[in-house]
Amino acid sequence: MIRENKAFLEYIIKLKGQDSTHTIIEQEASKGEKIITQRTVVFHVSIVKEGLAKCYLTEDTGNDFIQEFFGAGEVFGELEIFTGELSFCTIETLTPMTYYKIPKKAFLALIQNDAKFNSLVLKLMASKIRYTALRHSYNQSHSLEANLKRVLNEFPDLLHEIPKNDIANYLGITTRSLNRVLKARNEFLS
Amino acid sequence: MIRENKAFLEYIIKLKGQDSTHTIIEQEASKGEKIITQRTVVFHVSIVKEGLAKCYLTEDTGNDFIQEFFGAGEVFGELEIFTGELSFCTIETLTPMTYYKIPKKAFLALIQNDAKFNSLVLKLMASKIRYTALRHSYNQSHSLEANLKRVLNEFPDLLHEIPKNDIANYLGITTRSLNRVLKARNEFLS
DNA sequence: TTTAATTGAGGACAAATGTCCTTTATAACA
DNA sequence: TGTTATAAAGGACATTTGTCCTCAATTAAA
Repeated sequence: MIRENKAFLEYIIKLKGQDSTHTIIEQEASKGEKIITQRTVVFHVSIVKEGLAKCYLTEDTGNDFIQEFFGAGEVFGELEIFTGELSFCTIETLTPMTYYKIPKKAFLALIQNDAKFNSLVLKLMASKIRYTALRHSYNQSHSLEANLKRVLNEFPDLLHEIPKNDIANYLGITTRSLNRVLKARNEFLS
Repeated sequence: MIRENKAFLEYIIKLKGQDSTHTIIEQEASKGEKIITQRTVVFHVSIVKEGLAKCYLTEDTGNDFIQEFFGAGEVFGELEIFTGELSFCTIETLTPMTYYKIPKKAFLALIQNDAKFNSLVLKLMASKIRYTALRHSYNQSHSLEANLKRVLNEFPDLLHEIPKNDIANYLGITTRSLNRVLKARNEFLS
């Protein structure tokens, strides 16, 4: 749901402190800005410093499917550097955001020369795979109600932080269905 | 669907050739054997040499959700080495299988000391993330019929290679629904 | 303020999918 | 060769979810 990676963020800040050649750039984005666009070339790896973004794929049907929400420390653009393919998703901010950018070359140099950095990247990717697998498995074999309960349990404030349409697109349902479940839930709680 | 990684398999075979201390072990499994069990400690990274396995999660509902099918060159057990957590899925063979096993320590040593190996692992994980994201996005925003058409297009022989129940569990549906769509499809084709 | 644009709620009906069961086919085994 | 498992096929009905609308509430713009 809202993914964070404080350990990685700290490491990047430390690197930036030592970085005399200024390869790590701090950047700002306003709300609603697309930092990466689906099916385009990716030149940088980015790390969220502050703010919230959605990572989503737009299908030929016109539907958006939200992969994850990215908070502090989350990394994007790294996959494309490794696979050499175009971006498979769009990164769009939900709030104003500051983030760090590392050019492809510098990122690959860090992978080669900084064992700690390399290990953090391996770990972060492993954890993306694990998290996604658990999520989709759960979602497939549980009811909408259970899925919603699960995310609201982990993020009680979600409905205030993220537009309903985005929550629905994350769960792979329509807003109509989301509203139906929310209503049933409220009636039950009262 | 059926994932393969020939480049990695070749590299492992090359390593095994040079491996005087015999840390890379070749192993056999019969059909239906569980090589890794969900929620247990993982001691080795494994690479499929020959055969087919399913990678699945069992939910508290009793449902199995199939993450992927693994063919030649596919790697499993690596995520748990990096995250330090228990296995989140079960690996069970669908055919007799031969595979290579690398102990955790030796695997981490390769990551540290063999840049080419490290780069192959980064690439393989990036590609798992990408593939899974594309798959779930597609599946969420298309009809069952379209989803089935997509996999049958990529793997025309699928219905003969893999039991229907497994295909259904991969698509996140019941066999009843799968049969319904297959029937409609056959009627249309004839 | 008024007007337009965006977001949220929900009714009514249609379509997709699941549940439960029964029957047949096929493979494995004593 | 008969007997028991296991996989496949599909009927009937219930439930879930989507589609298409309409309307209200909120926010942004004129």
